[in-house]
Amino acid sequence: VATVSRALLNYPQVNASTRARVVRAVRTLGYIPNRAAQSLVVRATQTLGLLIPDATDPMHGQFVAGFEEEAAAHDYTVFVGNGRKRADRERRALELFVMQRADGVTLIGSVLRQREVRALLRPSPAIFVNGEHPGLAGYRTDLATGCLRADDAAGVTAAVEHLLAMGCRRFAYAGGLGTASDITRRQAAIHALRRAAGRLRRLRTYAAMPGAPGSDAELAAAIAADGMDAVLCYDDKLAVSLLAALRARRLSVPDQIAVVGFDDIPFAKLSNPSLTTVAQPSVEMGRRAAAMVLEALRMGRLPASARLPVSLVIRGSSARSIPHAPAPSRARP
Amino acid sequence: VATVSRALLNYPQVNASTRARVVRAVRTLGYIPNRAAQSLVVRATQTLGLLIPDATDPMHGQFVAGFEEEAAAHDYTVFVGNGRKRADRERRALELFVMQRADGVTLIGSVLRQREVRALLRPSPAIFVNGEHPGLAGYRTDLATGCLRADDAAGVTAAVEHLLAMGCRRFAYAGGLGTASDITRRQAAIHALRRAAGRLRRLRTYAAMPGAPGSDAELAAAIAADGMDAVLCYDDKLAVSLLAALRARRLSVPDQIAVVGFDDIPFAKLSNPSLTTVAQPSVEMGRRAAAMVLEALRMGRLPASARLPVSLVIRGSSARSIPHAPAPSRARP
DNA sequence: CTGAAAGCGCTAACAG
DNA sequence: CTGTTAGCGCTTTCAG
Repeated sequence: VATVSRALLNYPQVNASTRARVVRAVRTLGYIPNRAAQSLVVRATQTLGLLIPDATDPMHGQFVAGFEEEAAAHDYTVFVGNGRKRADRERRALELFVMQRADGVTLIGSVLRQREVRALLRPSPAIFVNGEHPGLAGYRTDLATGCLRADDAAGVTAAVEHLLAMGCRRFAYAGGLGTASDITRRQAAIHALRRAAGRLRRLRTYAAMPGAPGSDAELAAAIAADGMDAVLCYDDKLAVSLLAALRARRLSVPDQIAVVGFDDIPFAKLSNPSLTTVAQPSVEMGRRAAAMVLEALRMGRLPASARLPVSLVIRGSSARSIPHAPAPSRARP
Repeated sequence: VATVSRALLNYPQVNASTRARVVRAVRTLGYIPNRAAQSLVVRATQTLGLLIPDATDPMHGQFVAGFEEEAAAHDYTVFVGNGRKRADRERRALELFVMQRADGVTLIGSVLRQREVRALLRPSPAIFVNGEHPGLAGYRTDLATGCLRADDAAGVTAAVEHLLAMGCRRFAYAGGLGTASDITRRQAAIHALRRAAGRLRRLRTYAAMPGAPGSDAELAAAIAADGMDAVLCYDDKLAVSLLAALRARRLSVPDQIAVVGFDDIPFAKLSNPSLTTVAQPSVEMGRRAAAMVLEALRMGRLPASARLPVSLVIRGSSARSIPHAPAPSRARP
């Protein structure tokens, strides 16, 4: 049995002919090693835990795809847990990961406190992607290691500058979930408006309740009633719903009102009008996050936190005939 | 140690005060049992494997959400593997599941042969959801147990009848991946046209290459050139892309051409025009699939195969002013 | 009711 | 190079 183990693990010290016999026997018997037993002795399970807030969201689907790909390439299997943005569900999922002794875990959009999670998971590494605990607003308080972020503020700034260049003057922000990225995006918009155009530019905030029936219609009505001519949406899902609601009110986008989303989900370029948005490299972030856990496992310590660049993708929902200046940097046609 | 085990597993034969002491100690020590060790002795891992073809697809995201929810409710953790519609990747993912000794596995949209999978996974139960092995076309060859299907043919039939009632006469089918559901949907359309309108009605098939750049534009061009007035799409993703491509050609939907999709992904109702489609209860199917594996585990044998009803959701992409008859059953406004 | 002992399937240290 | 032995963390007899 020890020889079989060594042969299968490609230890050099097995005779070639012995190894051949082992391989043959394994094949005819259809033997597949039991990882639970292996893990008991090597103290590693070759599994990674991945906690997502909502499997239904296209952005997370892409993230999962990238993550799973990278993990599988290194022979790791991935557990997924759906946290549904609720602290109790997230904790429960993490506990399951611990019971399974996942070698490392990655949390995307988690609402939990990072220190709490690290303590719970210790000594396994925890990687945070776009952490959403409200205390993280502004992203200054992300831990120094093991955190991955899209640079939301830069994206929003680019979006605001673009909209200003397009001649927009009355800015709305639709969001209000109160999560870190919601707060951060809104703040970034406020700062960008101040910087660009003095204190006169106000940003009016509208609360969106995703999923609530009729809420998009109300949102569109309020924005229209207030005479806004640009709306920055928390994410593409919201932006696309808003597009539909504005259409229902016969408000023309982008002529009467420009709409910008966030994420660049696959559907963004297919909507009508196509959606201007801040693109996050979701698949790439998934791959990168998996790579970070694996690195932590290999090195025995967490890699430094990183902030990934985003890019403004200008499309039909904001592209009116240009009044003064051309659109700013980083845009694809 | 034995007593602790018994206390934690709620064996009746432990003294209440002893149990209390155990619980207290467990809490202060932060002890969490090791499932790998448990599974070694109880020969069950409390894990389920889930193989999906593409984590990026909204329909699969919804399925995963339902599946994970049901599994978590029964204290099972789920492994996901991304098969990318390639037999070799699927086999690799299944092998990982076997190594982890997942108690049961579910395959959605798998291109593998069901018997091969069952053999590979034996004795663990395998549940097939919308199996896509080409030999499954028509769905007559699904195994008698452990298969779950949406009733694609019924959905397509309803769609065709609806389009005929709307006055459409020149039908196109866009698809051609060659998978079971692709073939089945196309065949169902052909039969529905024959039955409804004699042999004169032809269904013209167009090959769509999802993801290939420019392919949607070519598809739209071909359909337009042939003067089609209705197109049944393999799925919503394709339908929504086609909508964008038709728009780019300034073809008006639904006036010049009606478009119908399949799945009812969340964006179907948000597209412009909103998309008429055959709705699959994706989340529910995920829950149901998980319930089927769990039942198989409980009963020791596979539950009977089932076919779930679908419903035609009529929306803007097919709703021209009605020429003769009102739209058929099962529609939402 | 509780402790001691065996053993789940495997890897690693140790002889030979 | 290969077999023997111990032991990973747990559950389940088996005694007491």
